[in-house]
Amino acid sequence: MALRHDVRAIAKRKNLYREGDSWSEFYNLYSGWAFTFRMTADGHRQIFDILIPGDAINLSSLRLDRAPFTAQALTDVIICVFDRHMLDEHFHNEVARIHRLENYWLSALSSVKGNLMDLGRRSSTERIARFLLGIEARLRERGLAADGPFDFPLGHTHIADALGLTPVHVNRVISTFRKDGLIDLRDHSLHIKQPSELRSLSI
Amino acid sequence: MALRHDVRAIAKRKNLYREGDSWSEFYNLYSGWAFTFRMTADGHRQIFDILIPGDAINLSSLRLDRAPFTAQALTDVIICVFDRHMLDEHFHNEVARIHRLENYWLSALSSVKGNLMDLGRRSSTERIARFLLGIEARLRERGLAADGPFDFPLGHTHIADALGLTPVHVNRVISTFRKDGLIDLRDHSLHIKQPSELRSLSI
DNA sequence: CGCGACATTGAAGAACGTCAATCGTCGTGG
DNA sequence: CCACGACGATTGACGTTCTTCAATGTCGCG
Repeated sequence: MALRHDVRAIAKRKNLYREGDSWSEFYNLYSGWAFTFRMTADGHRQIFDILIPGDAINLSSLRLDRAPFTAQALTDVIICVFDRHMLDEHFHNEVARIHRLENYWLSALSSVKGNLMDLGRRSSTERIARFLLGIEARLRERGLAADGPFDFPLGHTHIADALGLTPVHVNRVISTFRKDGLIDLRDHSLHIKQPSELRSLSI
Repeated sequence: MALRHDVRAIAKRKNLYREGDSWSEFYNLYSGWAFTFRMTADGHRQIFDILIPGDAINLSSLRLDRAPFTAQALTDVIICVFDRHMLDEHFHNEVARIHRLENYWLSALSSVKGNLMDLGRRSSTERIARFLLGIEARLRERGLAADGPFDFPLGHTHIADALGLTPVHVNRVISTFRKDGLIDLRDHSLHIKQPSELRSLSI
């Protein structure tokens, strides 16, 4: 692309942007190394990307108004700065269609990154709680679940394999959930009886 | 989309497609549940997606000729089957540009899914070996590394946070790598002295 | 009835985390 | 130029989480 852009230098250990920042620029890493990450509530950092020269730093900026994670320079860094609206104009034709597709990819990507966060930095209890709540939320969005029990065809082994655990351990955790009256998971039906308590377990 | 399509029924526990299968169809899940997964060499399954009605089953088919993972029905399932070339024709305008973007998103997504596989189903030794080799490969692609030492500005803490480990444990693993003569990681420089041995550790 | 798939439970062990102390390096201010 | 302080690497001792192995129970289905 022969697009007009500025260059900018950022010092080692400085943030390029922070999670939640609003941004209107797209960055490409020209020299140096950087990485992206998010923090869990209990202070663990999960890194998502190690960025090396040539990498797009914030692809998400093409579609999002706020940064979904923080980017920090590992070394002194030089970045190329593009105005994201200028990029839009450059892709002037069929913009709407491209945007729809990009949104699709973006949501898929951030969902997987969420899973990565779970596997890297959350306990088995947290992972399972979040998993169950996540499934319920997606079903609700589509009108496939309301308050009360809903269809849940996953076995312990499936949950284990989605979360990097063993079926045996999934069983133990779910047993405690059941004993504490948080959920009712039987046959192939799940009832989240105390959503707020379960949510508080999921951090 | 008012696109012509067939419908197809698949029985519970059957595979919709297998990793490595060549495909020319795009599927959308009409009813029932399914999931996608891959197996590690030592027989662990890692699930990537839990699919519910309305979900795209194999977005990757829009750009890939072979399935990057397996999809299996959790319940009896009905899917809508689209010819992927027909979809291409439908997106006839600006196809080339859209494809370029899609390829970008796709590679980002599969890289994150690879990380997910590592975190869910590989030991710390395997994760770290794969991480180092992966970085080296990306640098090579861009001519930023050849045989011999190369620049490596990541600290133990960064590696830990990328892999869901603690810096202390990363240190111990890397110490054994060093003692075994596999790598030389000092200052901010990495030399993979025995790539094949390291690769064999990474499964 | 018998079989296969999965849930459940117990006991034992391995992998990895936590806490804490020491050491070396580097940048910074005096 | 030197002293100081911050930061990361390293190592040890110990604890916890999760896995592994194994046995038993339960349910649906041919």
